[in-house]
Amino acid sequence: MSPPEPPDGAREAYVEAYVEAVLQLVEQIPAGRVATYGDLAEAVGRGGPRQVGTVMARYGAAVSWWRVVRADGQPARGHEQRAITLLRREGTALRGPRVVLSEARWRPVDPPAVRRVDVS
DNA sequence: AATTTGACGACCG
DNA sequence: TCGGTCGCCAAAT
Repeated sequence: MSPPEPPDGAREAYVEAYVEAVLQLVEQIPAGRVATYGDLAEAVGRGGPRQVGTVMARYGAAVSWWRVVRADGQPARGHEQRAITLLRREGTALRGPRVVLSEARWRPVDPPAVRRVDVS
């Protein structure tokens, strides 16, 4: 018989949570600033830059996707023109077709985090 | 179970 | 600075 509804659905929720985490971070990037795929991956703490890229490819349209760029400052592959138009509109520091990360890079705020207090 | 596939990244010549 | 190459990581074939 077909399995009723095993913990399989749990993985779905897991993936969904990941997508949410990524999109939430993107929404926090201020206009005029950007974050790299790698930065976001690190902030989420799970998966890598490519996972973030996959999320953006599928759900990015719902957020300010142009504020997520590659480690070298270039916008998402296949969306260079649109991204650059939007970035310029926001006054993001550009040098040719790429964002000047030294000026525009934005880092997610430190996790509320379990800060290990001094051991005194 | 092996291989391919990405809105990626670090390295090297 | 520009390309090519290899490594990554999870999902889809």
